[in-house]
Amino acid sequence: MVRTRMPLRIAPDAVKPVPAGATERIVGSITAAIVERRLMPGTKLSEQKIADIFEVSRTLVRQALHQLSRDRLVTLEPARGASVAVPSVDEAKQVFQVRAMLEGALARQLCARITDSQIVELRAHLRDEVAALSRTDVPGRTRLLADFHVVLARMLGNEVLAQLLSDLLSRSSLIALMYQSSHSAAQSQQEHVLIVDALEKRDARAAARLMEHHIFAVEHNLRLDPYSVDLFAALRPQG
Amino acid sequence: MVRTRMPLRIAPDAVKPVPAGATERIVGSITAAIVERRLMPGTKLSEQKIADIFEVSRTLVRQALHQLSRDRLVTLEPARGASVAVPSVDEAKQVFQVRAMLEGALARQLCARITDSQIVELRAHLRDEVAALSRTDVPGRTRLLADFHVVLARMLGNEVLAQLLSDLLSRSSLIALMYQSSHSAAQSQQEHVLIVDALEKRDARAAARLMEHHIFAVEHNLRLDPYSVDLFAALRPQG
DNA sequence: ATGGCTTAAAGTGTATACACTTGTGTCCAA
DNA sequence: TTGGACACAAGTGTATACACTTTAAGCCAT
Repeated sequence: MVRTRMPLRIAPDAVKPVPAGATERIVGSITAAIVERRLMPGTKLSEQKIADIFEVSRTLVRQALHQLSRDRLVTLEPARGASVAVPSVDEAKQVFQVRAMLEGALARQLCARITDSQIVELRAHLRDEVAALSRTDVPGRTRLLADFHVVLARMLGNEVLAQLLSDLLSRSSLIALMYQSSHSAAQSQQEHVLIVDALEKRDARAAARLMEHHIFAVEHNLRLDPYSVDLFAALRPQG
Repeated sequence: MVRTRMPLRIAPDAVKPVPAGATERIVGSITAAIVERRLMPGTKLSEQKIADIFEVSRTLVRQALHQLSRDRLVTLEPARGASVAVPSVDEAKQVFQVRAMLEGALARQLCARITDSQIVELRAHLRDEVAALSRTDVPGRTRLLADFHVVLARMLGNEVLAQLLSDLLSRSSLIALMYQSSHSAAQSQQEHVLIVDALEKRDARAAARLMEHHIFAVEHNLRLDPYSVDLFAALRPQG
């Protein structure tokens, strides 16, 4: 990373913290920007512009964009470049169906092995969610509400599941943004409370049912009817 | 792809079919090689050698290796290059746990909406499996036995699920190779038959139970005890 | 004015160049 | 003979160069 050229750089170490691979940093930044809703679906992602922003060459940006396309957060069109993905209605439904399958089973299994201290941990997380709600901290609450699901996966001690779920949640965020969910954050938070209650009682059937209902509630509050879809597609090119 | 130089090439179009992106081709070839057990876990994947084989520059090979590392089929060590992944025992268990969760739910849901013609399709697939078994066509049978699961996912009409499962099955193949499964292909095939029988009867509970049992059977026939692990680790460097 | 053709600008796709890191062999000293 | 330091070879990490594609603008003919 220490290049001989690039003579005009002040305090190089301060400017380049880059703990691990520079590509990872770019992937992380763009992912965060999409999930935190600062990059709209359909936004063009020019390689050179991103390269300038991160002060790297296009090579690294390309690697990052390829990885992101594998996560389905960006779409790569041959010779046309990258843009923030515009998930179809079908894809949206499929993502939520998979989440329901995976997280329903997760809730069921978690009941059998969750510890009291983990319940305490979950209660703390729920408090954080409430705090973010009252502060109307939109990016924070989005992240916390999603993290709830990843935290559950981690409690099962299954890193593979946690990773998978993390990817699906990123896609869910993008979908929710696109199809302007009417599902209030407050409602989501309350459903989280119910799920933790069921987990505390070790009621596997209830926990699974509540989790599946929660996910379907989010899905059914999306505007997945044809009208809004065409509307969005029509508006897309202008930003 | 039409370069001005490279003057000595006979019948360029025949040599370079490359329908879609060249990177995809490399990813596909390496994935197939790993799944079909022609690349052992831990094998070093030198960028230049692969580039020579595919007659492309290191640039494209690097992209392919990065994508593969995202699929966990290859491990990328900083400044040390890429090698075929060596999944840990924990990772192996986690992959199978996720598969059981996902495919159990898949079997359950499929019962509700599978059509008679799809049952016919599955029977045909089972016949192909038997044929591959009798021909002792090892790569073919490995692929067919894995495809069975992807076919089920496709029948649910959920491409997201199919893609996810496809990735997990690739990892499963690598794991089965590493921990030398004693689960015979014939036994797997018979369990597939039982699952299709349950699907035909639209018995959701039985289908889910059989699917989960099938996956756990595969897992429990792996040699996941510490001895074989250390043994493999000890043998790894010499190929 | 409008539709189609020509041409320039911008941007992507791939290859190559070069710096840096890691591993390995060799030589010297004890 | 053995241990360690040096040097070199091999290989990775990033940047840059260049060819090709797409897009947009401009121009001419109608």
